[in-house]
Amino acid sequence: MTDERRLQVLRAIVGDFVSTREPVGSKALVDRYDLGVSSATVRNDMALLEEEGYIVQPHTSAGRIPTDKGYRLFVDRLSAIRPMSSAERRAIRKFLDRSVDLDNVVERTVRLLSQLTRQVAMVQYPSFSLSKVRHVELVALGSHRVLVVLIADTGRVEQRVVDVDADCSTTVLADLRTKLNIAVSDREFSKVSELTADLADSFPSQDRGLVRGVLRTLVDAAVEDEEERVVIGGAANLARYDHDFPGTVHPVLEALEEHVVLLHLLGESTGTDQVSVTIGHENEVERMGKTSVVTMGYGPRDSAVAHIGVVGPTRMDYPGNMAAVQAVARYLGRILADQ
Amino acid sequence: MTDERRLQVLRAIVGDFVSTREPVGSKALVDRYDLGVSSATVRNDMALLEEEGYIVQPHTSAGRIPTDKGYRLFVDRLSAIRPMSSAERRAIRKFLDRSVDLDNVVERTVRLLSQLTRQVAMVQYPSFSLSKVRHVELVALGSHRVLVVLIADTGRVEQRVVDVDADCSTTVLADLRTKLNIAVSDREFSKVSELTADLADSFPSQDRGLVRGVLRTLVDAAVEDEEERVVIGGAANLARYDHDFPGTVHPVLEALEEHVVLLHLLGESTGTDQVSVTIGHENEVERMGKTSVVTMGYGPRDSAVAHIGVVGPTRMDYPGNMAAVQAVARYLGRILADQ
DNA sequence: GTTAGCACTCTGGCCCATTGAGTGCCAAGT
DNA sequence: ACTTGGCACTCAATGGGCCAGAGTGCTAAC
Repeated sequence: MTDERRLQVLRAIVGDFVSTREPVGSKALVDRYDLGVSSATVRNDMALLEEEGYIVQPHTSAGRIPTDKGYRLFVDRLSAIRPMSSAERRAIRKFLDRSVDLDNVVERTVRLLSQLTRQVAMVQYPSFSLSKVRHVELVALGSHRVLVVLIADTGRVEQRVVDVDADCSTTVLADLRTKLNIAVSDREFSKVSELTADLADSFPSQDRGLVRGVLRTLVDAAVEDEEERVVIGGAANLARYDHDFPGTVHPVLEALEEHVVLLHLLGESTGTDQVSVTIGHENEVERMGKTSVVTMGYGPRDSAVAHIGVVGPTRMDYPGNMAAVQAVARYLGRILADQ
Repeated sequence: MTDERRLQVLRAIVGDFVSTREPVGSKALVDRYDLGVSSATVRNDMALLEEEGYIVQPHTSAGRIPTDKGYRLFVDRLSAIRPMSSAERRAIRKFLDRSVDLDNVVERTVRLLSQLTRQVAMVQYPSFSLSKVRHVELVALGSHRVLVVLIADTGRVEQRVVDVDADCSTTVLADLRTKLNIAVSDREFSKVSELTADLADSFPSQDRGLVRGVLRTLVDAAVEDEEERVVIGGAANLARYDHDFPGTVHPVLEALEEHVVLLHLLGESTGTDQVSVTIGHENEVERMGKTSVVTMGYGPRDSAVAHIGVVGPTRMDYPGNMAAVQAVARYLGRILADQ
């Protein structure tokens, strides 16, 4: 059937262009992929595909390259997520299995993902706002300064220094620590605010400044966007494709240094069930209009507590990258569940 | 005097080349800098400078550019560290003054330094091995897992998860915490090992596994190179100068992602009294043979507890970058002293 | 609906001449 | 002993002209 073959042609064009990085013509196509028809026929199909906006010619006497719309169709309908090779599975296991620390896990993950995909990798720490409190620890750093250590059930540990106006005696601090942990342990971070609303009342008035100060950081930790942490790796991979699109590296690298942008990129995906792909101009971040982003949520259960992903040129190996992101996200989730 | 003028010519060549990025000829030199002599004389001087290896011609009919040796002479004898403008001083104050958290300070510093110099900035966290213990906190994460939180007098906080084979009851942990802090508080991290040598003996034998596990991480923290942390920023600045030297970005970016390399670069400098400059091939890291590194130690007192620095092309504004690194390092030291 | 054939359109590479920046050297000047 | 003007020389860069080759669209035949 005609329509079917046109899609096959598009698939072949995408495949060829991704690997050769050069516009692909009708001749090359029938040579490398056996479509069972002649180049003239392919030419007709290509003319139609161009009319519909799936491919374009950089200039008259050149072959075709896929448009963002073409990649979109390819990702949605023409490609299966390529299963990981056993070598890749082994690599993932080896990289991630023997890690205790969450910091460790995240660091290894970002390196693994960037090596697997040869793109820039992003890994977000599990959100406090989506996890539960495991423990809160308080340490006096001086007479007016307290270190608050937050520990989530995801294994994430974050510390913050609080300046308090009141004197913080060790005994008050110990008392607060006990009461606080009774109140919030094993509860959602997002509920901390209501759970501790009347905690200050049980303290003598001169200690309430201290209590409120500590509570505020605790609450802020779950609400503020500031508290989101994300790590990137493999930035060197960006430089590899500067030769194709000179001048694109600078803006992208710049964007990737802004955590807000990263979180925005990662935020577009939602569940833990499916990889999400954003292609070229679909991206809301203007400067990233020529890059694609593959992301996926991860978490110990079905709901995502954070996201991981990779960024690369629109001309990327979608099936491969999608597979890698998916596999790594699932492993990550499993590790989190084991904690 | 003749010799003196030759050096002036070299200074002018460096200055011109750094700002224009183009080989500089005798004509341009007498036009832009008033050396009081004709271009023919300058040509003679340049011939001599080339003979001595301070400058070279990229090709016969081009102007001269400084060699690494030329930059070295420039840095050592021909340039003063340019004082910071008041705007820059203000920027530094504004950036760093209102920070409590060390994480915060480091993050701001790396951003500040990369903006001031328009180069890639590196900031190392204060070494544990060069600072004192302020407090050690222990939190049970489960029956066989303990979170150890190390707090140094520099404000650096680091946490590590320890798997222990023994059961860790809360009471034992509390006991250990007290004894440990009595033993090591206010003492050098490097002395922790000897200070805690016989600590395990005071515990019943079934708890010693736990004690030893905790002690081991504590000791490791001060010894292992792994524990050194370093942050980079402004990597996008690298891409700016790819157009001059295409293909240099990739290896450098790659090197900068390896913390070992970063520490090596930073490690070359020593005291808090003086900026250190490494130029081109002087660099021991092969891949960085075409970049220069400007570093300086910082610390609350005269001795350095860590280093900061910038990396850029050998053709960089040395006086400016040296000034920025020095100014920021001193501010950092002051902030650390205030903690 | 497919295919062979053909005329047409571009880009990229190549050669070549020209231009101009920059040099080295020499002989004359101070 | 240094400085300088002058001059011949070298070589990268620029731009035009030309050719080859890739790739297309169209048409006519199957």
